[in-house]
Amino acid sequence: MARLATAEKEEIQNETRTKLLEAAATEFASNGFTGANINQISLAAGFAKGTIYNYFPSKRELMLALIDEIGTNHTNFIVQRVTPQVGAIDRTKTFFSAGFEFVEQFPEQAQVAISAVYGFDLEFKERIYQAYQGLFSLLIDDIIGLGIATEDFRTENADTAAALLMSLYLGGSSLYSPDGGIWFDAERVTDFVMNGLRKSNGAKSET
Amino acid sequence: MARLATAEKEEIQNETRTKLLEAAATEFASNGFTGANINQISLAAGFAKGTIYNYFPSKRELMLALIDEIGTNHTNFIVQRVTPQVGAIDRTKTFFSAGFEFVEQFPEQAQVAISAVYGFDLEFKERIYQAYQGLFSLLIDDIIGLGIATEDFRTENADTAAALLMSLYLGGSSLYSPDGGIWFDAERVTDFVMNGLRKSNGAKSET
Amino acid sequence: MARLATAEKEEIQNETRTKLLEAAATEFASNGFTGANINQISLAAGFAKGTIYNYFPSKRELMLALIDEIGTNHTNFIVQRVTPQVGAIDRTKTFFSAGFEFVEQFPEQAQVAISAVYGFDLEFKERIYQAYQGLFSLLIDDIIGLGIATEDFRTENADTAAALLMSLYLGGSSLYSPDGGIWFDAERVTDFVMNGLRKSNGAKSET
Amino acid sequence: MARLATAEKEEIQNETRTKLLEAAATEFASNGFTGANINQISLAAGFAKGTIYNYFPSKRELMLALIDEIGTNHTNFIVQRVTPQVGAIDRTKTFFSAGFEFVEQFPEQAQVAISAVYGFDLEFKERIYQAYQGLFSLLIDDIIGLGIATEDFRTENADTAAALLMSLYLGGSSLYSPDGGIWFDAERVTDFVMNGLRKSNGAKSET
DNA sequence: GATGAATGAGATTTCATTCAT
DNA sequence: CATGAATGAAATCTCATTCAT
Repeated sequence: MARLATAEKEEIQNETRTKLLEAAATEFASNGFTGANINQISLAAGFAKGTIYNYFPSKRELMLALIDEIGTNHTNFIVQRVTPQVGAIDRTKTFFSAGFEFVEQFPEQAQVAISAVYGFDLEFKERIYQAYQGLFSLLIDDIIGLGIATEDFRTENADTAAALLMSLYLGGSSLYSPDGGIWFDAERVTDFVMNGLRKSNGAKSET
Repeated sequence: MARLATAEKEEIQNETRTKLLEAAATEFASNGFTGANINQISLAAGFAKGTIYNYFPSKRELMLALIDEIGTNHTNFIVQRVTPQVGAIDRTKTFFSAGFEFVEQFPEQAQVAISAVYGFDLEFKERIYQAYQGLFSLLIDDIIGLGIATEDFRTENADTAAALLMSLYLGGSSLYSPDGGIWFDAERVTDFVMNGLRKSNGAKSET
Repeated sequence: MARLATAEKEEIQNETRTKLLEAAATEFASNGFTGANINQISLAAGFAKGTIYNYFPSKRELMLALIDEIGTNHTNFIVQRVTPQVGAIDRTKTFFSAGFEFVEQFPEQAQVAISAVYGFDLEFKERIYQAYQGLFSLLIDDIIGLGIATEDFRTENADTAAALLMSLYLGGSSLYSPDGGIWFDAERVTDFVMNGLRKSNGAKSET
Repeated sequence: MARLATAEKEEIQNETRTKLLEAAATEFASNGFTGANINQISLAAGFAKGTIYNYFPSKRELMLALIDEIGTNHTNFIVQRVTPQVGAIDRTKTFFSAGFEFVEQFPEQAQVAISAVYGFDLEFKERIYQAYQGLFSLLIDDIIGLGIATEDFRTENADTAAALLMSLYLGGSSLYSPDGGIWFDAERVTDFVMNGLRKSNGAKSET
């Protein structure tokens, strides 16, 4: 009796937790952390207002849990699409296309992540960087490092290059709006990343 | 006494307004818009709690005024340093070096601007884009447009290129911390912007 | 199975009830009635949150049951030690020494009782007075009444004298701390009770 | 203009503070610290609910301020009546009569003080002991010490004797009810304090 | 024009209690 | 009989805003 009930209960708990995190993403994306109403999150998830406190000890801890969740989702989403690609250039392109796809599919998660990266709250900033560790590894090792190894890329400080790519990705993502779609496309960004702006190369561009 | 004092009075008012805006920048940079304490702003500026309402009708209007102020400051600061440069490439480099210098000199204004650009509040976002109109014009017309005209730059959609440069600038700025200084340097970013990552061009970099 | 197990079941229930009351004493002693956490009591007793409601209909009823329990314990503890003594004076001394011993052995019960006596909640006050009925009887009949009968004690209103002794007892008990032990000792208090402060014994009494 | 307005404002502030403390005494006396409703205190004092936070940073700080206030009032009330008396015996009697008078005039303050002395909250306990410092000095030096010096009192440890008297005073006070008046009278308590219970005056003490 | 006491809506958080399993 | 997820009333505390001086 005890064993089966336990498993079932755990599943219920997980479902509830997931619903709460989804509602939290919506609320934090619309109103920011301070402006979010935590009772509203519980209600939007289909529970009474107190329920959220059975799962998260405070509004701040909820936000941190959500950041972890988003970091994991976001990283997995992109890694799964990038790693099957073989060359550094295709991987770069896929990094942007998969990234923008994530933004289109989960705009609220993206907004929360971007706010955390560029916002004033240092704890959130630190946490999202941690949660994006896997994404930075992907960029540094499996994209830029690979490109340097295969001599597709000029020698570059891989960390700096990763930060630049991340800036372009998040900058592009922040221009997304549910109505107007995304502003940049992955091709164009990849072209820019590969070739820069300079013309006089004798050689030329792209994709 | 009354008549003559008008000019003096206006000057005092302007000073007060400026002090309030400076204190507001500090407070909004530390705590965000919703988290900022408006009484604290008035006190930090050296006035009593109520004074701020003699100058701004509401917290939100204060924020909007601050965004305008920052947009103007920021734009002027960069434009004044970029326009004396003659070529597109030097202008690009100066855009980044002047931009990062602004961040170092006025980190609070930069933080407020970045939060507005990447935050969830659509009114603030719209307002900061308006306030940066001059900066976008500089990028589109006087840097990228010029570069295309002089054939230093490959043909490119100037709007998109401007957005990419702006993303790199703000991304780099957001990594600034008063302690550790700025993370990117203007040279490296400019190199990336000019030449991208691709090696196989026969041609190469600079700086 | 059902029929025979009844006695066993009752015993288990009694054990559970006892554990809950012990945990309640600890919690109420530390945090007072309003500040006590009823879930915490159940957990501290080794049960889940809800269990306490299988034994007590509400937090208040739990407190009242605890007061009854403490009153009974406390009274029995002292009565059992006092009544074997033969004279009023030795009984008085034993009243204090046994009383202070109870406080040392069951400091949490003592704290709950003292809070009930001196606190603002009239229902608790009434209930603890009821629960101490036996203790008052002991004082009035078997100590003070006896002393008057044997002419060891001056004629006195026995009720008032009982209240005075009880005040001294509880006052002394409230100064107890687990670290520092008890502040008064029974000897000294008994001496005071017997002889008062006045030196000149040629003269006597009062007003 | 500034000077006069300042004085006036201070006076208003003091009045408000006093009203709030009075309302707090009533509320804390009726419901205890944890049970008290701080909004209700502000409303009962004739202000909006937020006003109390302009004067006291938290519910706990309000309680501590009230304890200080009561300690001062209580001590002054009794000291002013006791010190004009010349002998130790009259001073003792006056200690109790003045003390009971205070309880009759300010029953709520008395209840708060008693709850603090006998309650579970160690911070309140410590604070009320501090606030009663003057009362203990009065007892130890000006009543008991004096009595020992004038040989009215048997040699006694003055601290212990003071604690005993205080216990009798507070024990008696706790029996007060607005309806039924006080239970002990000062005469009777003083008689007990002077002469104890023992009849046989030829003999004395023990152990 | 500056002040700061007062306001009260609103937010987070706690927790006694219920009840389906 | 024990469990613990869910509930929602209620409490503390914050703070943007008003306004009389």
